[in-house]
Amino acid sequence: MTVDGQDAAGGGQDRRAFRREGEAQRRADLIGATLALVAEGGLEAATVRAIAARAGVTPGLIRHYFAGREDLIRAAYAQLMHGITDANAQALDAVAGSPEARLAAFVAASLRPPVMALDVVTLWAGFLHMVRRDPRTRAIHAETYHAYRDRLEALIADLPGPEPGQVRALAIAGNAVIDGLWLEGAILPDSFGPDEIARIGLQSVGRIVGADLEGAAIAAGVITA
Amino acid sequence: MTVDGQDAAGGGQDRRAFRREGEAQRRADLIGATLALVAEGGLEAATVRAIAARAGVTPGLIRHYFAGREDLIRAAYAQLMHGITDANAQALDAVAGSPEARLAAFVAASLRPPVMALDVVTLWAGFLHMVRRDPRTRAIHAETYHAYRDRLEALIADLPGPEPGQVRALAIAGNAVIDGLWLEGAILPDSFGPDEIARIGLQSVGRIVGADLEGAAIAAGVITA
DNA sequence: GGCGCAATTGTGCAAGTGTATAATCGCGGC
DNA sequence: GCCGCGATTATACACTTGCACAATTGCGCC
Repeated sequence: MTVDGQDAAGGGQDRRAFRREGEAQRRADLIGATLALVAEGGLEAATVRAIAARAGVTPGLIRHYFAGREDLIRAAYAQLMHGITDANAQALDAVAGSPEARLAAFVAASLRPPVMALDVVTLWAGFLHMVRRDPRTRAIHAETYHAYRDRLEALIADLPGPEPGQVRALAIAGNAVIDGLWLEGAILPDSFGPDEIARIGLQSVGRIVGADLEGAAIAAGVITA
Repeated sequence: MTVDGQDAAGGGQDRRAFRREGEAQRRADLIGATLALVAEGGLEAATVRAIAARAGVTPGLIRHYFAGREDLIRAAYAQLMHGITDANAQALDAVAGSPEARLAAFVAASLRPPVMALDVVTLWAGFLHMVRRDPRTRAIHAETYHAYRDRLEALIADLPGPEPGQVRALAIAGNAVIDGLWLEGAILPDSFGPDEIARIGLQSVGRIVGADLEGAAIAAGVITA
C-alpha cells in the first residue's frame, strides 16, 4: 500500500514530466550545477539534492551517470582545471611575436577575467581539501599545475636574458607572483583599478625575469598605455 | 586521577567523570579542536560532535560557550588570523637594523614554517567561503589582510629606492609574490629545497622594490649564504 | 562537612545526508 | 501505431547533523 501520498482528491499524483537528454548533456548539466554550488557555498553546499535541483533533475539521476557524489565532484574539479589550462593555452597560441610579447600576453590573460574571478578562487579553495585527501584528485591537481608552470618556464626560457640554470627559479617566482595577484585581485576586486593587477603583474614578472613586459604588452596591444 | 573509561559491562551506566575547567580554557580547547578539524578536512569536517570529541567534551557543552556551531567557527577564524598577524608583528619588532634587513626578515618569516605550512593554507581555504558569506567573518578578514599589507608597505616606504607614488603598487606586488610563494611552498613542499622558497622570495621582492634583499638577509643571518 | 550554583553530561528530535532500488514513461526503431 | 529499452522519477532507509533541554555532579564557599 502506498503510504505517503498527498494524492489530492481526484487526479492522483502524476510524476513530473521529463525529457530524455543525451548522456553528454546530462553530465555537463550536473557538473555545471556542482561547480556553481561549490563556488557559492563550498563543498558542503554541493549536496546531491542541491545539485539535482540546480540541474533540473531528481537526485537519483546522479547515481545513473556517476558512481556517487564523490565521483561527480571529482569530475567537476577535472573539468574546472582543464578548462582553465585549455583556455590559457588557447590564448597563448593566438599570440605570435616576440618572446616578450608572448609572455606578456600569457601573464595578462591570467590576471583578468574570466581566470581572475572570485568564483574561480572560491572553487579552487573549495576543492583544496579534496586535493589533499583524494589521490585521484591530487593527480589532477599536479597534472594541471605542472602544465601551467611548464608553459611559463618555456616562455621564460625563450627570453634572451635569463641563463638556463636560473629558468626554473624564475618560473617558480613568476608563477608565484601570478598566483598571488590572482588571489588578491579576485578576492578584493574593488581595491584595484581596471587592469591595475595585470599591469602590476607585467611589471613584477618583468623585473624578475629581466624584461620589459609592460612595454611589450603595450606594443602588442594587450594593455593600453 | 580517575582513568575514566567505560567500566566493564554489568554495572549501571554512570556518566563520565569530568572536571570543571575555566571558561577561558574550555573556549581555547574548543577553538583549537575546530582549527585542527578544519585544517584536516575543511569546514564540513568540523561538526559539533567531532569538535567536542577532539576537545574531550560532549557536544552539548559547545552550546554553553558559543551561540552555536557558526559562532564557534567564527571565533576560530578570528583566533587563527590574529595569531598569524601577531606572530608576524612580533618577528618584525625583534629585528633591528637597516630597512633592507628588516624587510628581508619580514619576507623570510612569511615563507617558512610555521606560517608557510599546509595546515595554515588549508585553514585559510576552508574559511574562504565563510568569509564570502558572513559579514562578520569578512570584517575579520579585511582587518587582518590590511594590517599585513600596511606593514609591508611601511617597510617598503623606508627603503631608499622607491618613489613615494610607487609604494602602493610595490606593496601589492610584493604581497602577491609572498602569497603566491606561500601557497606553492605549502602545498608542494617536496618540490623545493630547504629555504629555496624563502630565497626566491627575497630575490623576487628584491628585484621588484629595487633592493638586494638576499644580500641583506645573508648579512643579517636570516638565511645562510 | 555540606550546600548550592553552574559547568557538564546524556538523551531526544526534526531535518538533512548519500545511496539503493522499484516504478514509470519518453522516445527511437519497427 | 506501438513496443521495448533505458533514462528518469519516486520512495525508502540507515545514518548524521545541529540544537534543545532535563538531569547530573564537580567544586568553591560558608
